[in-house]
Formats: sequence, C-alpha cells, structure tokens
Amino acid sequence: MSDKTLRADAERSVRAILEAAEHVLAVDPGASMEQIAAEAGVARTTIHRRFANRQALTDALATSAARQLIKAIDDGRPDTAPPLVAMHRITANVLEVKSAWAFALALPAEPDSEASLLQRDINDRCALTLRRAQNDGLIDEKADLDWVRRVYYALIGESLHGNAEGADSDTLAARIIDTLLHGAGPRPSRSAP
Amino acid sequence: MSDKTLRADAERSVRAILEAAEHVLAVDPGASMEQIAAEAGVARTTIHRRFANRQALTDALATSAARQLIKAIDDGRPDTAPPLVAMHRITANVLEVKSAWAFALALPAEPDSEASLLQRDINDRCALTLRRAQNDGLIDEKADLDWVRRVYYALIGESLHGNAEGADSDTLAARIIDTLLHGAGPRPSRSAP
DNA sequence: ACTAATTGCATCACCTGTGTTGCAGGTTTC
DNA sequence: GAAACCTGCAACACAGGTGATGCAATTAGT
Repeated sequence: MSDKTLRADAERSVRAILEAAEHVLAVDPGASMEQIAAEAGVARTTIHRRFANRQALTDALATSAARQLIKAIDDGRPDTAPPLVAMHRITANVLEVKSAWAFALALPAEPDSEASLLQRDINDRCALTLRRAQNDGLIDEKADLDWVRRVYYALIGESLHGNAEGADSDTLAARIIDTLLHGAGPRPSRSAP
Repeated sequence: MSDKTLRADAERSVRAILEAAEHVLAVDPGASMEQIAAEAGVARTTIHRRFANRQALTDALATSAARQLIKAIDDGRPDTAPPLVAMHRITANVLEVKSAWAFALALPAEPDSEASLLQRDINDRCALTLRRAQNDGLIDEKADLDWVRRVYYALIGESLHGNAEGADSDTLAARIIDTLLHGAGPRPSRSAP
C-alpha cells in the first residue's frame, strides 16, 4: 500500500529505490541492499527506513509493478473496444510495462499478498478479454482458454527477451497476436471472400 | 568435462550433488552449499572438493543438463525422420529432460563455457529441424524461423510451468506442436483437402 | 520562519556463507 | 590384501550482508 501521506522528498526516495531495485535485481537477483542504494543515489539506511527487510522491498516492488500493469490493461479498454483492437492495444501497453518492470513482474507472488490479489485480477481480465475474442470467432470455440492465456503470456515474455533490435511495442504486439491466432503454419493465400 | 577416471563412489557423489543442486536451487536459487549438501546426503566439504566454488558447480550443472538435452534431441532422429514426427518426438523428449533439469537449463550460459557451446549446438539443430519443416510446407514459407524457434521454446517452457495436472509428455508435445503450427484461431472444419 | 520530517554518515553487533586444512576411518581398485 | 582414493567431521579465518542507532544537516509543509 502507498502509506499515509509521505512527504514529497520521501516519496521521491521510495520511487528511486523501487526503480533502482528493478534495475539492479534484474541483472543480479542476489544483489545487496548496498548496490540498490547506490543505484538509487541513496544511503543504505534510507532503504531500511522504508523497507524493513528484503522481503518488504520486493513485495512493494511486485505490488507497484502489478498496479502499473493493471493500468496498462485498463488503458486498452478491454470491455468496450472490439476484442481484436483491445488485444492489440493491451498487448502493446503490457509490453511497455513489462519491459520496464521485468524483474518485479516475474517475482513469485507471496500468498495472500496484495500483489497476488492483483495478479489474479490481471488473469481474470485477460481471461475475460479472451472469452470475448472467442465469442467473436477470433478464437476457436473448442480452444482451451486457459492454455491460450498461458500461450499469450509466454509469447509476451519471449518477445521481451530477444528485443535487442529494439522493435517498437506495436510491431511486437502485432506479431504476438498474429502468432497466437494463426501459429506458424502455412497461410491460405490472402484471396478469400 | 567429466574429469579423468573418477573412482566409482566419487562419481556417485558428483551425480548426487548435481541432482541435489538442481532440486534445491530450483526452489531457491540463493540456497547455500550446506542445503545442497544436505539434500545430496553429503558433507559440504565434499562439494568443495569437487567444485571449487558455486560458479564451478553451476557450470557443471549447466553442462551436464545441456548434454542430456542434446541426447534427447538426437533420440528424436531430427535429420532422418519426417519433420512432423521428429518434432513431436523431440518435443516429448525435451519436455522430459527439461522438467527434470529446469533450473540447470535456465541457467544463463557463461560466455565461452562448454555449456554455451552446447546451447548453440542445440539452437542449430532446432533451427535445422524447423527449416526442414518449412521445406515440407509445415511452416509458412514467409515465416521468420528465428521467431518460430523462440515461440517453440516459449511454448515448451510454458508447458512445464503449469503441469500440476501431470499430463504426459506426448500429450503436452502434441498441444505444443499444434499451437505452434495453427495457433488458437478458428479451424476450418475438418473436411477439405 | 518555525516545526517536523527526512536523510547521510559513521559505527556497531551479529549472523551466515565460504573456502581451507588435518586427520581418522571407510571404500575401490588392482 | 595393500595402496590409493574418497569421505565425514571438526575447526578455523575471513568476507560480506544485515539491521539498528545516534546525531548533525538538510528539506518540505504551513
């Protein structure tokens, strides 16, 4: 939770710490608080003042990232836009957030933590959007939606790994949706109805 | 490398240590040597006798796992069997190995290590098999084979995550190949040629 | 401007993991 | 069966991270 009204500079510190933690831990998950503090431009004791221990820090990190992910999904209007449009927009947004918070979002959710609640929320929204896509005929009616969702997640994750070329999110999103729906098999020559 | 002729009991120890390391580190990548030793039923000093430090241990772990993965691929006769058959067999074999050595195979390859050489070998064989599949018309001729390979890897990884139901490798492999080639979109009702 | 909050710094005690050594006793190998 | 090898155990030194504290200096809020 964002605690009681924190003073402006304190809030800046917390943000800096969370961002530093993401960057440092993404490279070395076993990095010390000292390293995180250095990256954040902050004294190690300041981290301990805000976060009692490593667990508290990673919890906050996971929660913060999950919140941003939810915002990214909501920005895609999953409930009102046509499924295909929503999926594309959501995918592009999620790619942005996930590339910025890769470590935080890969963090194993502590049971009963806020982050795990948010994760479930995210899964539900995703499942819902996929169901809408299925009702629209975009997804085969016999498909196992849970598997489809997992494949979707996997494609997003894989897109982030090898993106050294720096392709923009829209391009990546298009490829993800295309692969998710059509796979890699031969296409009927684009001539139909 | 498997060192000079190790005495039989010593070789047993090494195996036990590697397996213990896999199990323990898969749960907690930061686990101590002590924990690994306990799981292996061995004294901590014995680990240090065989592996100078943590790095040496994980290197050996990665190499050992990569070797088994290569064997799993070779057992699928990637060069002689029809591509679809080969892909299915290879996928099933790889699933077995990957589920047993998930941590070891997820290990970031040290540059110039033997494991990284093996990894490249694995990638090459995979790429080759995919090319054969493409030449056979299983994969669209315009498809980006590197992306296809990455998707394939991602599908394998995802299949391993949520396999609490304990589905057998053949079933999982079938789903992977099917999704890879056809995606989740609507299928033409099975009637034509 | 005054107050309260926040921070950096120096310092401390403490714990955990690491890597090494020596030796006695058990196991392989030939 | 003898030699060579391997292992467990105990002990040690050492490095490094952790969490806490007190204080002076800075900064935000009103």
